[in-house]
Formats: sequence, structure tokens, C-alpha cells
Amino acid sequence: MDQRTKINSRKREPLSPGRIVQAAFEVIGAEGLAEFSTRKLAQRLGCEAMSVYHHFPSKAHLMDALVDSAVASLRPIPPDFDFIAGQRFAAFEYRAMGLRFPAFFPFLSVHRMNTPKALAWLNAMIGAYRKAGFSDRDAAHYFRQFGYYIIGAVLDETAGYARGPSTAAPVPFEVMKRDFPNVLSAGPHFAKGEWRRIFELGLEMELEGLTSALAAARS
Amino acid sequence: MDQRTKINSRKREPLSPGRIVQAAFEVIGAEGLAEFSTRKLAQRLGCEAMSVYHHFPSKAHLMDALVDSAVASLRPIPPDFDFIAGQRFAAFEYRAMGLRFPAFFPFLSVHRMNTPKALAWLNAMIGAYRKAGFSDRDAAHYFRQFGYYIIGAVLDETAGYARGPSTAAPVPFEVMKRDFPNVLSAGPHFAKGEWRRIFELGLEMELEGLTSALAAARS
DNA sequence: CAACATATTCTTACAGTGTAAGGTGTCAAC
DNA sequence: GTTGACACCTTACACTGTAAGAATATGTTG
Repeated sequence: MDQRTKINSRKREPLSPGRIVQAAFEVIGAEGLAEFSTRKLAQRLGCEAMSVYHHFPSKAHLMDALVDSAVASLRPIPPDFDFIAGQRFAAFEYRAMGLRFPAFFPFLSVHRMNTPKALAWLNAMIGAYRKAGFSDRDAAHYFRQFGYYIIGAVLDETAGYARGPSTAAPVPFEVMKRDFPNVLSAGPHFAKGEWRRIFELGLEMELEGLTSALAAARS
Repeated sequence: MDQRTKINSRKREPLSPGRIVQAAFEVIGAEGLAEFSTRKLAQRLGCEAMSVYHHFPSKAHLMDALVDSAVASLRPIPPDFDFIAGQRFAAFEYRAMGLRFPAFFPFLSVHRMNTPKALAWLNAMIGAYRKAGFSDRDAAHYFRQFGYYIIGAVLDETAGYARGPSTAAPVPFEVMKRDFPNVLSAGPHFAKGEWRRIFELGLEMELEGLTSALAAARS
């Protein structure tokens, strides 16, 4: 009908899954997960909301593509690393991925990884445990347990980082001082500059535990 | 206008924050977090959607009340427990809380705990670390790191438990067998019956690490 | 008792959401 | 040309949270 719409769609690069995924990350990064809608996505793409549906059957499928894309950005463990060094590498790599998409990570953390690229990554990770000497069962269990720590850590860093202050009226300083002095004195040590140390503290604890478990499994 | 509405609102118990919170948990438990809306909540309460707004200024405030209520259900660490036993108790207690509200936990996991009851719980937890002999800084860091593991674990149990299959078309068995054999053979060991063992595996690893850290801090 | 005040609850309306159904313009193959 | 496939757009619907204000219920004062 209106000729400008045609011109618009001719002028710009045509839509594609890749371009849509990238634009989605941009919107989520700029406006936050809650503000991410098909219409705002379309606005950034220079098209109409429904045009996205020609490339993704639903918003949920698009979100899955975002998960896949984020997971695909995880570099595999270098082959010459031993098991512990490899797990350390994977942990930092996963954390870096989360911090690359801080506003998106809370979504990722809660979603099953059953897209092809996510499965490939999972497969490699579990394979590392098997290869190190864990039984099938122990490989599954220790890997999952390790994931608990990593995901919990990255979630905390991103959920706190990406979101503004809570909706509830914050407790005033005087009340904090009187009723929750431990929280107050812990506050500075929760600052962003400390996050990496906190992450490493627990990570090294995990790695020592894995070392012991591995020694026990091999004997 | 319509007289039945009056009769209805006379007949039932009057609205109150407590009744609304309870109904909210019921709706979330029965229909899931995504299906939880003010109108469905009102339906369960036998009132109109906007009536809720007299008791909570916004849905976000109501959600905060849910967080507060869930956290308030955490029993404090018994005073005669030593530090490690206390942390073990708190970990299981937290996990039990999450499993009590499985559909709600993914929301809780991502939200700051700055309501009064949540702060009281935080304050007690951090206090336990201080009392055990950690410095202010180490208390903050080791507590947070411990929380990473616990929250990651409970999130995984509830997010997998409370949600149905992913939206993406699942990868067919033949493909799994060929391309992701490690994931396939790990599958049975990720079954629900194994969750408690997995949780304990990582928990005991954490507790051993805390024991060592505490010994180092005291020396 | 009536009259007023306050606390609850309901009605209506609006801007926003995901997306079903079907239309329109462009281009390649015949 | 005509046809058909493809990419994109228009419209419409059922849903969301909630602002604004009307209506009712309850309590208080005369």
C-alpha cells in the first residue's frame, strides 16, 4: 500500500535469523529483558513486528536461538589442558559469556540447553569428566554439581548487575544499622570489585574437591 | 450496581495482604509463574483485579511480598549447632524452601533480598560466619560463595522441575545417540531420584572447603 | 436515628503484549 | 506475459498491568 514501506525494506539488509538474533541482543542489552518485545525488536530492525515471525515461529523459538547463540560463543577447553585446568578454563569462559550478556543471562540460567550447539557443549563437558576417570554416574553428578556453582555465581553477578534497585522501598540506613548490622558491614565486601575474588574462592574450592573425588575414583 | 457483587464481597473473607499472598502462591503453583496475572489472582480470590491494588501498590510489590513470605519460612539455624553443622542445616533448609515453591523459585533466585524478613535472615547468616572466626571480608565472601552453590542447585532443581519441555523442538534420539553420546549416557543420572545425592556431593565439598578456610583464618 | 468520613471494592479505559489470519509487493521460471 | 514462491506488512484479538474515579461498606460522630 504505502510505497515507503517497500523502499524501506529494499534499502536495508534483508532480515535473517542471524540479524534478528543480533538485534535482539542489542535491544535486551540496551533496554533490559523485561522491555524486550517483538515490536521493539522490529523497530530496531526497521521492519514490522510480524516480519520476525517469518524467520522464527514464535518469540520462544527466538529466545532459544539467543540461548544457542550465547552458548555457541563459549570456546572449547584447549586440548592440552589437564582436567582441573580445563574445568577452571570452562568456568571462567562461562562466566565471561554471562557477563557478555548480563541482561540476558537470567533468562539463560533458567532454560534447558537442548539446542544443537548447547548439546555439543554439554557433550564435551561431560566427556571431560569421563575422560578424567569418573564413572558415568560420577561424571554426570560432579559435572552437574559444578554447574550449580558456576550458574549460581554468574546469575548473582548478572542479576544484580543488570537490574536496578529492587521495587520494594529500600530499608533506610538507620534501620539497617540498628537491625541488620552484619548485612551493613558486609555491604562493601559485596562490591563489584570483589566479585572476581569471590568467584575464584568458590571455584578453587570446587576444584580441590574435584581433585580429591578424582583421586578417590581412580583408586 | 449489581447487587450480587456486594453479596459476594460480604460473603467471603475480606481481602488482606496475607490472603492475597497465599492465593498468589496457589495460582503460581497451579498454573506456573508465566500464567500468574492479577486477573487470575483476583478470580481465585473472588474479587476484581483492581481490588488487589488497595493492598499492594503494584504487582511488583506483591511479588516482593511473596519473596518475603518464602524467606520467612526458613527456620533459623538451631543455636547449639556448630558452624559447619549450621551451614549444612541452612543449606537443606533453603533447598526445602525452594522445593516448597518450585514454580516461584526461579523468580526468587533473581531478586534482591531487601525486604525486612529477608534482611533478618541474611543478617543471621553472615553473623554465623563472623562468629565462626571469619573476618568481615571473608565472612562476606565465603557466605556469598556458598550462596552461589545453593541457589544454583535449587534453581536447577526447580527450573527443570517446574517447567515442561523446552519450546524448541527436541533433538531426536538418533541424533543424540550419534552426536551427543555423553549427554545421552548421563541422562539417567540426572533423574530426579539422584538430585539429592548431587546436591549433597557439592554441599559436602563446600563444607570441607569452609572447614579448611576457617582453620586458615583462625591461625 | 441520620449524616458524614474513611476504608474497601468495583468499573471503565488505555497502552502495551504475543501472535493468528490473510493481504501485498517482488522476483524467478516458464 | 502468467504463475508461484517468498518476504514482508496490515489488521485484529485476547491478554497484560494499572491509572482514574465511581460505588459500596464500615465506622464515627452528632
